Amino acid sequence: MQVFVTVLNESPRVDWRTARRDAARATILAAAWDLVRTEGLAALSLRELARRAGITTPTVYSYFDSKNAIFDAMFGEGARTFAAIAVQPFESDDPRERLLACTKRFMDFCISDVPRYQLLFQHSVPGFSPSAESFEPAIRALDVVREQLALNGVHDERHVDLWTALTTGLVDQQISNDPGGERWSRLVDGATEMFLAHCATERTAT
Amino acid sequence: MQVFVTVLNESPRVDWRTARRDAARATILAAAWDLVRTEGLAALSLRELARRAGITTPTVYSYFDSKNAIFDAMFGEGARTFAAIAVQPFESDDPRERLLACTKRFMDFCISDVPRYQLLFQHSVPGFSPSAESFEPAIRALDVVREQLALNGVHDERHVDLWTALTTGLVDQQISNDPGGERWSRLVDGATEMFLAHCATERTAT
DNA sequence: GTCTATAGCTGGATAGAC
DNA sequence: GTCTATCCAGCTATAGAC
Repeated sequence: MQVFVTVLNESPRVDWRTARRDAARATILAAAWDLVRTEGLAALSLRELARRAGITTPTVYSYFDSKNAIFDAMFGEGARTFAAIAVQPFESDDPRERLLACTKRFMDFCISDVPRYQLLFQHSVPGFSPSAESFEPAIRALDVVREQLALNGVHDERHVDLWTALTTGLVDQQISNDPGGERWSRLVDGATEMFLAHCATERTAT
Repeated sequence: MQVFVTVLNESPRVDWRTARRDAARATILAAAWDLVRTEGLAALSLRELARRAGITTPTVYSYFDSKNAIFDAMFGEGARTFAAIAVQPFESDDPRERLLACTKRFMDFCISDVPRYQLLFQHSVPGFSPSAESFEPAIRALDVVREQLALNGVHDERHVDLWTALTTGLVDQQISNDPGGERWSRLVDGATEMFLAHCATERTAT
């Protein structure tokens, strides 16, 4: 019994603390997301962040070492969300349908949260680079795209690059020139058809 | 004779002044471009700008009303340069070759000066929107692209949108992920082929 | 851990002498 | 027109009481 008591007295207490710490960090991060979504990525200041989180600036520093540490944590959150969305199972077994579904997920992910997109995929914050830990989930998610491309017979690195340019181009135009609409996002079906047909002809040509 | 004297005494004096003013403005703008090219668009501060131009901050204000007025003048310069490049005559008479040349000009223009690209085509400066006068040349230049697309049988607005997404996507990936290289810019030939083939099939289909 | 208070800096913009 | 000097606002980050 004594063994259990020690375990219950020490190990859980550490868990409580870390849990409370993580909860506080999560609260701050939620306020940060709320702030950048309404005011833009560049408008994230520690004063305003603290104000919205109901604390003061020095308190923020007891949970994050610096402003860039906050950006890094946000980057990590976004990347994990992206990875979670990417690895969800697909409804169809058709490779083409799966690539399309995968791409639509990516575009929805980007368009539905522009500051998150800017943080993750545009190098939009001066002086900030994500840590390797925060970056890792994003790589996993992009591997899903490569996998779907491969299942459609797309292996050439140049074609993969062309694909990333095409999809990010659609996202960028949508966000920049028709925010809230679907002028470019609706073109994804035609774009995918165009792309796969192109890859097919280049395969038969060689 | 008296008539000539008055003309020579007044009209040229006004020209001198405006010429000197324009020259001073041009000097400041040159320093501004130099600054943003080395330090980035966000790093343009009036202090550093004045230091590089060899003047002081208040002097800048005697030539520009505000910092955004400087951005607007830079935008106008960039847009006029873009228009001048776009309207240059093409070597070939083949519509496809001309579209390709037109696109390569656009991509070179963007890639060769990233801050200028960010100022003109990404809405990258918080709180700044170009004036109508500064914006007008950019519209003319983009009309050249539409014209070349039309000569290749591309009239559908959706296809034009797809084209802008494709080309800006290539530019963006090139700038963001392979600065100084040509990993994406070299894909422009294949991308054009892909795009025109797609438009052709959709025309025959209807 | 949380606060008050503030350091230390940089930014845009202006007043007023010359 | 150009300068010196300065205002005022914003920022990140920290010192030190509690």
